[in-house]
Amino acid sequence: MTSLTHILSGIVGDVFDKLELPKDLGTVKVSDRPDLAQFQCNGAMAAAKIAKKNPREIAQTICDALLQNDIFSKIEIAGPGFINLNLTDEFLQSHLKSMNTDDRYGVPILGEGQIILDYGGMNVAKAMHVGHFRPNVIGDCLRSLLRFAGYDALGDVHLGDWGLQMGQIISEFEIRHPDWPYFDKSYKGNYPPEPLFTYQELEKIYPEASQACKDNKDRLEQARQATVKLQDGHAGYTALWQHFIDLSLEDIKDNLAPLNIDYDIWKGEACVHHFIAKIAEDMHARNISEISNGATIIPVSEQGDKKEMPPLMFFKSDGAVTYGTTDIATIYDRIKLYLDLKKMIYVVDYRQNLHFEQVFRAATKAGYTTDIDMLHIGNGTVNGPDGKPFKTREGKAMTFRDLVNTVIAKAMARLDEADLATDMSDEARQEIARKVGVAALKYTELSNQPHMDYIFDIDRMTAFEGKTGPYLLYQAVRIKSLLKKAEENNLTIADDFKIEAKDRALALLLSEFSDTVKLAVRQYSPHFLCEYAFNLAQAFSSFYAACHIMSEQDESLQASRLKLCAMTHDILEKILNILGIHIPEKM
RNA sequence: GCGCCCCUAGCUCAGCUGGAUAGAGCGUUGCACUACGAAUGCAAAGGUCGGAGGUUCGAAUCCUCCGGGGCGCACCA
Repeated sequence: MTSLTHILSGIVGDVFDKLELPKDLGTVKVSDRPDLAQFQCNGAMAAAKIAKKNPREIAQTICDALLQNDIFSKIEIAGPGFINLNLTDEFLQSHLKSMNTDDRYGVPILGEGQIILDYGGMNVAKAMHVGHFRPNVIGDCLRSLLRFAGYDALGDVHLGDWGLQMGQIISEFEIRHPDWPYFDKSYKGNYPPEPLFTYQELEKIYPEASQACKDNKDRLEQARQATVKLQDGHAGYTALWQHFIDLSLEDIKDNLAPLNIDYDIWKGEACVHHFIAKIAEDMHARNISEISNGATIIPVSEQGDKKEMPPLMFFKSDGAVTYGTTDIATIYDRIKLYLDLKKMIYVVDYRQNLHFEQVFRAATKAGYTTDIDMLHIGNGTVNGPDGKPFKTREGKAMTFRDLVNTVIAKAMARLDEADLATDMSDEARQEIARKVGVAALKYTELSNQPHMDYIFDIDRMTAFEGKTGPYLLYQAVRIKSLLKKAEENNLTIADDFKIEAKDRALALLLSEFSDTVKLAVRQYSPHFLCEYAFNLAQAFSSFYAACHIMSEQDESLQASRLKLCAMTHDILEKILNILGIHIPEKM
């Protein structure tokens, strides 16, 4: 099962091949000029250069050969040498039929093996904020997309649970609660199974501890020592620290729940701590690392570099680790655990670009990632309608929870405005609002290219009109409703298609599904799927406005149209699922 | 100083290996509901693709320079 463009490229490519021209010049794509043709091939112009002939002449030779094939209803040469192709409806019908027998609607398996996606960037004891939104949504979507493509894609939260900040919080607790058993050297019993503080208290203590360490050198030294003790396995500190992790994970999961975002690997930086000494020793022995100004560094500049490439810091001059150290150790951990690992993809703010370049080079230099693609997808920032970083009305940084809740509340207000879903229970209605809000959020996020900054406009994204998540949900629900009615009236949904002029545009667009998925996978960019889903919804809406379906007298045409509706719905649902958007039964 | 990213319609953004008349949504103007959900559809107006050179039969796309904006450059993650 392949796409129409793939089939056509094969046919046209063979003709180029017979003329002793490169086969890939026969690449066929959907026409840029749908008023002129369904498909086009631009290869004759490039071939003209190679063969030193007139492009229209070459195009004519190719057209003559293609005319032998009866799948074409029309072949024309236009302009300097475009080959315009139209298919017969019979061929289109048979193609749709074969697509329909495939539960992937023609999308081939595009790859296999494991891929680790490292996204989110959450930290222990630090509330999730607006900056966590983009990597979470993009990373989660890429996970679904790559799974659909055939890979075993695993999301790794790679929690920031290590380093000085942990020592800062521990020492702050020790100052405030010296009587707690965690700090009693002679304590022999079990530590409290439940924390003696709430997440809210923890989250509040962190910035206070951090500030105290900035203000006072002795206080900072105290935090350093606590960090060292924690890293050396101090039992009380470890027990206390475990509470930080437990409370933080609970809060993170609670934040992510409304968005249905999940991870497969809930490990933190601390998990790889015990590898660090071994890695350091190995790096030293193989002269990969060196000592500079008292620090251990991995030089990563290469000959031919156009820019200055600072080394990766492995141990600071005080012996402490940095996030580069844990990134390297994490890579080491992953290659030992995941034996079929093909790629590691980091979805992290683009400002980390240099850091990841250093890490990737260091990992390659150490020989860890010779067969593994390392990729940093740098996401841009979310700005408010004024083009500046997104803030609350009071001017504070927006928390993740507020961001999501604000949009869900807006979605509910939209339901009220439109007098929708009023016959439902409050609970059911709240669930619709959540789905609409999440659709609004995710569609906005994913329809932008990851690396671009974008403007967060709640009014626009929650609108039911235009290129929005809610519009897509509306179209999908409308189709669902139509199909339900057809079923109630015992109408037949055919497996065969009957394509007439009014059906053609939708049918052709349905056949582009697999090309779109391929493109999105190849570029790691879900925005192609967003664009396609919108075009599909809109094409359906035009089709729906132009055609009688339930009242169509020609039974085979009616059955075919119902099938087109069903296919549109299914493909829309598949794409929305990849985007992490779920369609309600009704709304 | 070195490097990365961005600049496309009034606004927000697409534009995949260079191709025909540069697209979409919003907004604006007009048209269409006694058909299956009008939360819709149809149509119009709106662009020297930041600027200048270059490569090419052909450039929003590739190269060079310039302008404007954002960001990053070993001991914070």
